[in-house]
Amino acid sequence: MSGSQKILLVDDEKDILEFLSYNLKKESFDVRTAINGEQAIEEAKEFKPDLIILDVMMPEMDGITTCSEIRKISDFKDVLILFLTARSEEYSELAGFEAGADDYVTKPIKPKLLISRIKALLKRNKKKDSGSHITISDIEIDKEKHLLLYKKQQVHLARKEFYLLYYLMTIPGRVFSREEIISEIWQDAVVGDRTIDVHVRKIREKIGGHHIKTIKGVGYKFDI
Amino acid sequence: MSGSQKILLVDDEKDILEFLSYNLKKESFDVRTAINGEQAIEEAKEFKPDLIILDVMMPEMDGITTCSEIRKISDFKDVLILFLTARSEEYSELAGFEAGADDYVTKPIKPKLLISRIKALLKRNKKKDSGSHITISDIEIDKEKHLLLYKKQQVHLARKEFYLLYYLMTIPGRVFSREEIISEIWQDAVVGDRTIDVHVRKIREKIGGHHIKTIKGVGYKFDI
DNA sequence: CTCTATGTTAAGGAATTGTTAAGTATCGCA
DNA sequence: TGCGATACTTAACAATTCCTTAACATAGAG
Repeated sequence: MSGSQKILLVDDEKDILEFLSYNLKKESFDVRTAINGEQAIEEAKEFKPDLIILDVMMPEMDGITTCSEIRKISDFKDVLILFLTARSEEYSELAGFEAGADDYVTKPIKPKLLISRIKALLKRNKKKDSGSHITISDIEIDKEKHLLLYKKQQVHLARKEFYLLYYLMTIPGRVFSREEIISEIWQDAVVGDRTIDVHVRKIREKIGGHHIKTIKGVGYKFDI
Repeated sequence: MSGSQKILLVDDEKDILEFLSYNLKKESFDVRTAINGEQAIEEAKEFKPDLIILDVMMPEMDGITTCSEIRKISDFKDVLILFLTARSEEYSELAGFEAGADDYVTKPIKPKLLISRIKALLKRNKKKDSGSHITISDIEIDKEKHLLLYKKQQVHLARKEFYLLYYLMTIPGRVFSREEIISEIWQDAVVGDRTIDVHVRKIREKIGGHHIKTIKGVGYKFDI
């Protein structure tokens, strides 16, 4: 068995802390909690978690500030950070990622979804070893820098396009179903049937048509 | 494909039952309804639904209690349960998940959203198989990558062909009856007698005739 | 030999995806 | 805060691929 992964849970609402804590422990994670940003930083220093789950909306120090503070500590340059956000919050998703978040999940929280995200994050992180940088044949993509090089040339992708391509590239060759893609890129939003196609088309336009393959009736995959 | 997944709809308001029933049937789900918790449990025992949609707010036995009761029945340990909640009832979210809900949707209900949630739930639940890579003599098949190699050459199979071959390869040498094949690949859909043969023919065309053997009067099997 | 299960073929309809353009939403900047 | 620009989504339609059927052929058991 893999030594249980450590998760630090930060939220100002005790109910949520308890609820999530319960669910995460059930999945045999090693969980600790904090009820504000300062406590979170203290706890992190001692606990050295693999993943920190931060509520964006917190009194005093909000999640984004806390995230930035944590990233300043050299020990935590590479710790995974996941945000919890209310959908209504006029919070810019981008601000979160700029502060160094690795993922986010919207409230109200569905435990199963959260856990699957967490597992995906931890797994991805282990594999990549501190690099959000993937290079495959003539494509080079860097999530942190939000940068894509195609044949050594910098190419601009819009945000959704970028995340979509990045997601497919996390496991090259594997087919991702439309549903998987939607739940990764759009979370719970309901989007029309042709939306993915349009984004795929735009990506293909920019990096050549052969990299993203359509498996009719199944999904899309990234291929060399 | 999604032929007739069974859904049991439970709400004390007849209007809502009718409205949802109509929308779900339009998506070709097999729908039954109940107007209270007790009836729901009775109906569930007989109907054996794949998914139960429960209104949280109901007179007498509320949704959460009903959910707990259902979970106590061993047949329904794994049935999917989705809650309908009014937005004001914030408490129900946590209590609901603790009672064993798999998801919930807030009222007022948008049919499109509800249906996409339902489909996601049903699909996620079906996905359990993991060992997706099989190699036998000159055939290599990878379900995740939706990839078939025949003599090291990539060969394209359409979806049904692929699933059919994959299914036969899960237990090489074992004979699968036509009924088994149909219920695996076509679920509840009704297809003509020659449909399987046509797919088998196409597979044989692509990977050589000797791999899939016909056992007359019994079925097909994959052989080395 | 006969009868039944299976093989073969091609065609049309079904289902899925691609493409385009236009309408909204959102963002960055002044 | 407002404006121009960019990004995102949708809808309508086209293109493509897939699936099924029907009609007929063939093989093999008895």
